[in-house]
Amino acid sequence: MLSQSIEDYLKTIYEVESSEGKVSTSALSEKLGVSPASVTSMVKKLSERKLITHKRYQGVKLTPAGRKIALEIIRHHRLVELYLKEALGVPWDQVHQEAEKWEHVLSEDLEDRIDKFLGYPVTDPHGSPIPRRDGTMIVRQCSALVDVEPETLVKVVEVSDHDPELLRYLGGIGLYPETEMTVISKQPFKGPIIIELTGKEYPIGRNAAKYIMVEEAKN
Amino acid sequence: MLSQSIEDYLKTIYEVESSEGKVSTSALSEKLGVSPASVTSMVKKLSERKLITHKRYQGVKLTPAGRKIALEIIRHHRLVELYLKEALGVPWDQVHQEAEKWEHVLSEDLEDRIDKFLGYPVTDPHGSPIPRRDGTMIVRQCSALVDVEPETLVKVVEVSDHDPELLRYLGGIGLYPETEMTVISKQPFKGPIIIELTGKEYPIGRNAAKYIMVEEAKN
DNA sequence: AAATTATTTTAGTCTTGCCTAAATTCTTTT
DNA sequence: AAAAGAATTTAGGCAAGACTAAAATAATTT
Ligand SMILES: [Mn+2]
Ligand SMILES: [Mn+2]
Ligand SMILES: [Mn+2]
Ligand SMILES: [Mn+2]
Repeated sequence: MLSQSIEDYLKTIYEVESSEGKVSTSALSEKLGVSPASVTSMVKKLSERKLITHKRYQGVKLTPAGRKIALEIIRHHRLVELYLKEALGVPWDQVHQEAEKWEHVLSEDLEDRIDKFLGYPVTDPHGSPIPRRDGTMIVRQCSALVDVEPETLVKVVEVSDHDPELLRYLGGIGLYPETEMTVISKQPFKGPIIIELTGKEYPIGRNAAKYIMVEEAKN
Repeated sequence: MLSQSIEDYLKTIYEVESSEGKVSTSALSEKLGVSPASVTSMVKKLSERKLITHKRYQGVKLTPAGRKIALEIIRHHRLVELYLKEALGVPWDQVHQEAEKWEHVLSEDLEDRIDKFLGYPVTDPHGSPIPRRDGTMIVRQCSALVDVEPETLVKVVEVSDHDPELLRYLGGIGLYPETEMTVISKQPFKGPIIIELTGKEYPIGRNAAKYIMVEEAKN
């Protein structure tokens, strides 16, 4: 059995690797809320266990074994998020913090029961893909809302689950994964992006728009 | 926030206090699977935190504050056990070990949602009473099957949840809380107790019969 | 190219929760 | 009442996972 701490490190390394490519000590320190020195010593331990590789001053990389564990935890996390929403009606801005704890105590048996209950889902409440049991995960082509040109009809693919306040705002205006909307304009001087959704217009701040992933909708 | 370890100590102290009256270092050592020396040092810490009282060489007692926390954890445990059985179909011999982990990661919000989903239940799948939110719990009058005289019609109140094998056997013959059955005979030389249940007779070992609590059924 | 700044690692501590071995205290037997 | 035995506590250590302060290395600026 791996400690909760090790599981969180591997998961975070996976996430940083996906979103930023390079995984630096400082990035991990920030995301995990732990000092850089603590990261260095855990990195040492994970290397010894062959879950990551590490070149001094150059960042870390998951080995296949480490990646498999990371995806296992992410699978737990996302299944639990969806389960809490579907089965117990937990609002989508709260499921993340609950799942953060539950992901570490989910047995394989329960994982399977939840998976079955949900009908073998492929995405979580925020639109993120759920890794498969075999440790693989689909990758999708999509772009951040902030990079989309005005006058485009887009479909929401995925929304970051880390900021409850943003999620509440988006939920309030009816912006969920699978929702279609039109980018009306991008206000100058780093102003908000205006979108149209079910006939109404709403502003989305540039920063928030970095965390909303969309794809072009066919017509 | 209390550590998982502290929560488990308080819960175990409560359980030993209920079943044996006196809570000795060695009893805790045994139930928690930890050396007596480790118990002594944790006892010291819990006393300092005013969660228990301790007289050297004389055992420990929960303070009201400690009892409240113990019952909170037991509430989590029993709600989770019932939830796993009802909502996810986990067999009753497996719910205990899952709940043993989940009890420590259940938020108050989720506790309430599960409670509501289950219709505010009063007992867990093994017949144990579920403590109320306010930290109180009903106590029932019942006796161990092993102490019942032959020829008595009894109703099962509660079954110990600690031995999966026993639970599977009992489930197999249809012996659950609320089941009525007749004690036919007690075989001599510490032999088994014979019970009759839905027209058939089954043997229950003396030792197992210590862990089955019953009350006299009216007629 | 040298100096400054930022990042990462090392060194040394701390807390939690466990351990074993030895000493103490309580209980039971003779 | 003394001795033997059982239970409990003390003493001293260890591993995990965090921290701060200082040293080493890399990246950026002048
Ligand atoms: Mn986590
Ligand atoms: Mn999510
Ligand atoms: Mn139980
Ligand atoms: Mn527990």
